[in-house]
Order: sequence, then C-alpha cells, then structure tokens
Amino acid sequence: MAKKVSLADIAKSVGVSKTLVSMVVNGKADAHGINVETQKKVRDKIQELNYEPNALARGFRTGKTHTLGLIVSDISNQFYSRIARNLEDYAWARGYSVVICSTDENIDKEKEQIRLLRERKVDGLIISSSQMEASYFNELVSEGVPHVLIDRTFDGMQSVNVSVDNFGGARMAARHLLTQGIKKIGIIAISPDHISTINERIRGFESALSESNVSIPPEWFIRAPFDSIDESVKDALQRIYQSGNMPEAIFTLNNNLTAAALKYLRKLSVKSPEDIALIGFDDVIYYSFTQPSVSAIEQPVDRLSEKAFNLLLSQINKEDIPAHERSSYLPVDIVIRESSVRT
Amino acid sequence: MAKKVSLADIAKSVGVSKTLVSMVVNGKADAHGINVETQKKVRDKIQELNYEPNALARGFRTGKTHTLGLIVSDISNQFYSRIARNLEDYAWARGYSVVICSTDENIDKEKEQIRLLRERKVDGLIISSSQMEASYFNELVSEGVPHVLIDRTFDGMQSVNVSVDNFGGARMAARHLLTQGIKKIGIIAISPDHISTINERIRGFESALSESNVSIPPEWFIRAPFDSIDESVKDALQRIYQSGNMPEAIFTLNNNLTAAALKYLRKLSVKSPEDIALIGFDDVIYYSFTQPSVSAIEQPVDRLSEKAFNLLLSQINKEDIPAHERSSYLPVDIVIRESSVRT
DNA sequence: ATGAAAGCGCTAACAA
DNA sequence: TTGTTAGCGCTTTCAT
Repeated sequence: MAKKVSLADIAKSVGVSKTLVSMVVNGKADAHGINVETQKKVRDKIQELNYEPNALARGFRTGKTHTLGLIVSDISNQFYSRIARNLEDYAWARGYSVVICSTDENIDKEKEQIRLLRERKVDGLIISSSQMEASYFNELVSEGVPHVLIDRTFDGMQSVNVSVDNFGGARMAARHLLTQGIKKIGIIAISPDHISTINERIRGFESALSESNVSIPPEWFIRAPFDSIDESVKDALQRIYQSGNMPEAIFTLNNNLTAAALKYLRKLSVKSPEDIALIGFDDVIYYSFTQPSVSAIEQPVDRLSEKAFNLLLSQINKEDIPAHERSSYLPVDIVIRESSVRT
Repeated sequence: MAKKVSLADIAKSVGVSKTLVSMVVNGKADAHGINVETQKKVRDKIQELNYEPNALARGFRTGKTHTLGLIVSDISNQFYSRIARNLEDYAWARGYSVVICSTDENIDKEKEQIRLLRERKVDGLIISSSQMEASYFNELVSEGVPHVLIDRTFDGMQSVNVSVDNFGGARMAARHLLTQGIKKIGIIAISPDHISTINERIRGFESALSESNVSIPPEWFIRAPFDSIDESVKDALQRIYQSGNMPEAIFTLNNNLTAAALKYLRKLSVKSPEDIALIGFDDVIYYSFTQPSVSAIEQPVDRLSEKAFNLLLSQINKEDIPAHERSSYLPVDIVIRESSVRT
C-alpha cells in the first residue's frame, strides 16, 4: 500500500551511511566534499528503489513543515480567494503549501484556528484578522511566531503588516461624489464595528465629506451584520425608499455590500446613478457589466499578497526586516463606471 | 520562543509514565481503566505547564496529519472557491485542515502537486483533475491513497468520484432554447479539449439539439484556451459579429466564459436576449443583476463538497464504500433569467 | 491500574 | 571523504 523505502534502506543497499545519503538527498553533498561517484551510486539507488523522503520525519526532526497558514474571514469572498490564489503561487514557487482557514468573523474560531495551525507547526501565518485588538498578535510576536497581518490592522500592533490605503481610497470615493455636487450621501458598512478596514474607510470618507461640510445623517448610516448582509441591506434600502427621503449617493464598504445594494436597488426600481449614485470599496470583475456598471475602489491584491509572502519568508528565514518595512500601506485606485456618474 | 513542554516533562513532573500521559491526552485513559485521580493529576499538570502536543511528532508516529489536499484548476474561480469553503467547513468540524493547490490546467504541475502532498503525508485528496486520463488515479487507487475525484471524471476510472449531471444540465439549457423556437445556436467552450465536464456539456447540449435536427455549425463552435479566455472570446465574438451571420443564442460552458461573453456582447452593443440569447453553465451571484440578468445552470456546490468529504473520510477510516456510492452524479437546476428569454 | 522500552525516519554534532 | 551516534516527541506492544 504505502511508501516503504527509507533512508536507511538506501544507505544499507549502497553500503554507505545514512548521513551520506541524507546529504545527497538534501543537496549538501558537494558542500561536504562527497565523492562524485559515491553520490551517483546513491542517486541511482534512490531512483531504483523509488525512494521518497518522508516529509513528516524530516519535519519532526527540523521543526519545519514548509506549510503556510492563510486565515481570512471567508475564502469564498472574491477578495480573499484572489489573495489565496496569489499567495499560493508565490508559495508554490518556493516550495511552500498553503492551508486555508475561514473565520466567519468569529474571534474564538480564529484563535482556535491559529492554535491548531501552530500545533501543526506551520512555518508561518498570513492573517486578515477578525480579532478586536492587537494583544493576541503581540504575543505571537514575542513568541517569535512568523506571521504577517494583512488587510486589517490594529492599534498598538507590533506584528509585521501590510494593508491597503483604506482611508485614502474612501476619500477618493467621497471626493468623486462631492465633485459632482452630491451632498446627500449614505453609507453601508458591515458589523461587527471593530474591523479596521471598514473603520478606516468610514473615517476617510467622512473626512473628505467634512471638508465640504457634508455629514452623513444617522438614518443613512447602515450597518449590515456580516452574516446577514443580503437581508439587512434589503431591509435598510426598503426603509429608506419608503421614507421618501433618499440620499443622492451611497458608498458601500465591501464587495458583498455593493452586490447586495445593487441587487435591491434594482428590485426597488431605484435607478443608478439617476436616483442614487453608487460606489463601492473593492472591485470585482462583474462590476463592469452589471446594470449599471459599478464604480469601485480597486485594491492591489497581487502586490498585497506578494509583499505579505516576502515579509513572511524573511521572518521564517530569520532575516531582519527593516523598521520601515514592518508596516506598509499600498495605494488603491478608483475605477469610475456608470453607477456613480450623474449626468 | 517556541513551545518546549513535552509528554515526558508532564510524565516526570507528575511521577507517572509517558504512556499514561499519552492515554490521558488521547482520551484513552478510561478505556484502559486509569484511576480517575491519576487522570486528574495529569490533566492539572498539563494545564499548569501549558502543554500542547507536538502534532508533528504524533503525525510522524501515526502517519496521520489530519490534513486534506484540495486540487483544482484555479482556486480564485468562484465555483472552486465555494467548494473550498464548503469543504473547509466540513473538514474543520472533523478536525481536518485543507491545503489548496491550483493547477492552471497544467497536467505536470498537478502531478507534482499530488506528489508533494503525498510526500507531506496528507491523509487524503480531493481533486478536480486536469489530467487527460484515468491511469494516474488508478495507480493511486491501487496504492491505497484515499482520494475522491470531483467535478471532472475519466473513462475507465476506478477512483471514487462525485460529479454533477453535466450532460443533463446542458440538455436542459438546449431544450430551453429550442422551446422558444431558437435553432441558430452557438457554443463557447474552453480548451484543452479533454476536460470531461466540458465535453459532457457539449454532448448533452448537442444531443438535445439533434432531437430537433439542429446542429452547431463550426463557425459558431468556439474554443477559448483557458488561459486567454477573455481575449479569445472577444476575438470570436467580434468575428461572428462582423461576419453578419449571428446565431440567435449562445451557450457558454463555464462561468468565466459566460462573464467574457457578457462583457463583449455588451461592448459590441449586441443586445441579449433580443439579438443573441445567452445561457451559461454554472451560476454566479452576479448574474442576477447583470444587464441583462443571465440564465444559468446551477450546480449543487455544497452537496458536492459534502459528499466528497464524506466519501474521503470513509476511505481514510478504512470504511467500505458500497459500489453504488463510488460514483455519483448530482442533479443540477436551470435558473432562467432575462438573457435567454426571447420576447 | 500502570510502566518500560522500542522505534517511526530523519538530521546534525562529532569522530575518524 | 565518510561514518557513528544520539536523539526529536510521540505511540504502542508487552510486561507487571
């Protein structure tokens, strides 16, 4: 049934020591000045017996698994599945595998996942966290666990992190709206309300608004619980619609929110951009051919993944990460389509 | 820095044997009639010293990693990321982690991934394969490697497998078109042309057409290489458009194809369904609010994942899988929206 | 009701 | 240039 040939088998049948075979297998033979002919004999035998190293035994010995953990709120969300894909590519190129974990914004589940991943001795972690504050990760830092926080961040956090300019992106969105003379603006966020990305987007948006003395009235400030986005957005939009007091524009703070808004605005026959202009944070391919096509803030998913991976690898390899590299914000772009442009 | 406490530490400091501690840790203490008080002492010490088992050592000893491999062509494709998410949930509930691998339809890459996963001793594999034939997996079967093939299948395959009724789904799509009197029909598939799902869809579609004596002329039978879908669909559609000879309907064989068709039909100002009706295989949430909303064959992603997981678990646990369970086809649904309904 | 001891397959000092 | 040896932390007979 399973693999049987071990290092010892090779060693014995060639008539050398396990050490030597091990060196050959790990490409350290030359460095140790092993006779080329001996090396060849070993390699031939490896071929012949179809030897494959037991990664578990090796990992047990070295403490390395060549496996990375990726923790996000939901891997089926486009944004995260794209990150997963990019990360997987970088990892694969360097011999690493990646295991995925979806937290569903559940703080305890996330902690449990991290615990499990550590128990399984993954070499490093890349996390878009659902925690409320930095302490859990600061512990990771002091325990020397290689990890990088992506997307979401925390005050007082010591972890290496890379995120996106949420503040600036949201500000762009606001200015784009303001430029058109729009002043009656609503916003749809998700709850829980401690998610840093969401909050930065809110702050960025409001900061731009306040420069023009615009503010968002409470009745147009919507929070949709992450696990009932569809329903909540539907209810909120319906309520606003029926109130007869509609905003001129709505800013949705993530791709699921944008999708839901699009869906129910449509159902209510509220035309965009004529009746309500719409712009969302995080771009999705489908926005370019929805009706209307949807304006969005586009995030640099690939650069985010690449940077996170490199930063993680540096930690795994015990390389120093210069202070200015420990925290980075990647710029975002605004993609203006039909939904946000008033004619 | 890292964890230090071992089984031996606990054993020594409580004054019992490692065996006993191991039993307690693994819940086998009662079965072995270990004194309840002794058990408590051990448990307390475990708490006190904050002992956490070393999964690597355990895995090394037992040969089990509690890790599953998921291999698909591209994890960022909605269809596969949803499968990943569902699978992850089932796995998590049973203490398994899942590592993801995207093959990009590359046969050798897939083999290499499987090799690596096996070397890392994952307990089982769930694969939507890009291979051309069954032999590679039949070997897996004879080597006793737990695995289940999903989505795509092969002739002469001995592996446990669960897929979707591609033939029937495509037939539904065809009949839906035919019922409306549509006879000039085109199809957009991806290449390579050995992918079973795609081929079954083609066969199902053509079988329904032929019942009505309809066939697809070569100029409307499009193959878009999977790594240049966007461009290829664009070119093909443009060509057809400029030829002046347009079909009344197009059937797109996966979600990426549908998206591309939607995009370029729009760019060409070809209205759907008026000018060309459109229906795709595999449903995506955005289809309900694209312009037009898009009809599609909906696949039972969750049931597929659940079934695959259970089947895999059975193999891992060396349970017998009755012959009729070794191969299953899940029914699909047709979701009719605007794009395919001629008025 | 509990323990001793062997060993999984590998790597890394240290020897020679 | 090559070999010996000692574990890594755990589970599992087999004893007692």
